Amino acid sequence: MNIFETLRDRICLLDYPPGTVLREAELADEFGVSRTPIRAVLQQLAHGGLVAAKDGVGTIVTDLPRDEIRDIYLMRMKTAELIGAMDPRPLNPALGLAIAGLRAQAADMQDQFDIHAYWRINHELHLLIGGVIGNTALREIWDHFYFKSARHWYQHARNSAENVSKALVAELDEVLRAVNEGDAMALGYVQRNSIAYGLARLIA
Amino acid sequence: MNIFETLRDRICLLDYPPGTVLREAELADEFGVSRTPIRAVLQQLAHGGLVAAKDGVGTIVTDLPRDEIRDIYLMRMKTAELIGAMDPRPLNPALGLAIAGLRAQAADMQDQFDIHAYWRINHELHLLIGGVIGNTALREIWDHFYFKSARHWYQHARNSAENVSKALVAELDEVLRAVNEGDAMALGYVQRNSIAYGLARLIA
DNA sequence: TTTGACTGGGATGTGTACATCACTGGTGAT
DNA sequence: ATCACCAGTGATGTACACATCCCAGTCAAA
Repeated sequence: MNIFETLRDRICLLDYPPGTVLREAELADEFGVSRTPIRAVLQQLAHGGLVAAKDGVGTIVTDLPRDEIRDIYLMRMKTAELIGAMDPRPLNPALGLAIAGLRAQAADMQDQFDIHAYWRINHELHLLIGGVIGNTALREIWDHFYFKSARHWYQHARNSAENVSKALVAELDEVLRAVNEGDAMALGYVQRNSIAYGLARLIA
Repeated sequence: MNIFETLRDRICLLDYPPGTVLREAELADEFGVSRTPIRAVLQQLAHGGLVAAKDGVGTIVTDLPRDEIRDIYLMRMKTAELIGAMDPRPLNPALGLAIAGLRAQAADMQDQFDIHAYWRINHELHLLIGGVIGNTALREIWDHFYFKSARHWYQHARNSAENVSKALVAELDEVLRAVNEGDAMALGYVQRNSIAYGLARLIA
């Protein structure tokens, strides 16, 4: 995993909570490179809205206002609704097997909740669904807003582990159903609903 | 206008046609800075999909495949359809005046077509409509795909100046109507249609 | 006591030299 | 004549020194 993905995941996993000041020199030491490539990575993260550079201060992990988070969730819902409508790629059996594998892992996790495993399963699911999206522009924003909003449902997951664990299994069951039916439209709406449920928790 | 906007507009205006190799040292000389800030700008442009850096070769203006352009157009249409549905900001009289001003400029341009004026009017219109979008996430992708696809309808505009000139006046009339009615939903659909017409020209 | 300016430390922003990579042109062998 | 290889040239990628900018802490004056 490269430096960009490492830092991105640390932010999404709240290893760097909002407000954290990332110092280029420290990161450069940690990864054994100079400040220059670190700066490039931080600029990428800034484009993704995860950090903001402040001259003379540091590069600070953003704390999105609630209104903006809500906007992102609403946008992700609309994006999900488009998955099945905009030239989705055919749902093949291999995808079903992969989803079933994730479902098994999620079920195992219900006994003992592992926050990092939870993250990884969600991440794999996101990638698999991204592979279904046929429209490149749609996939682009699907990724973009996923990472931009990931921190917030993750924060919620830490607070109520059992609920989200059950919800994940349920979601994967629905996803599996849609995939086995070969119904990309249904797959999109399943995602839309999961996002909507997350938004409801967020507003509450 | 800063360096980023300058280079972005040069790419959109086809001063740098696809395939053009941008050399950091040359740009650094032109703008009187070192390579470092130029690199930052080029990375921003790369994130926007307008250029791609190739080690040992140069930073090359991208030439998007037709399929991807089509994907972007379809996505922009869906985006436009959402403008009126996702908490649009109220359409005030000042907006109507601004649109009317653009309409007058577009009408004047019909006698003698000025490609740069055409660009500027479209740009202003885009900014004004962006101001109507209430959802920050929606506005973000509205901007993103606008600049990513700008080159292609601009290329078309250079080839058939009179048609696009008339079409622009007609579009501004429809926009003005929607604004005067205070109907943001209509405004979004007017935009959607303009994009759809552009896509039809593109495929033809 | 409070408020104001000032100064010092440390951060990002910038400039520049060097490392590494890719294409091109020439040269040699086949 | 043609193809393979190799060195040269010039590009981006990286490292590092310096410039500029914030903020915190201090000290003095009201």
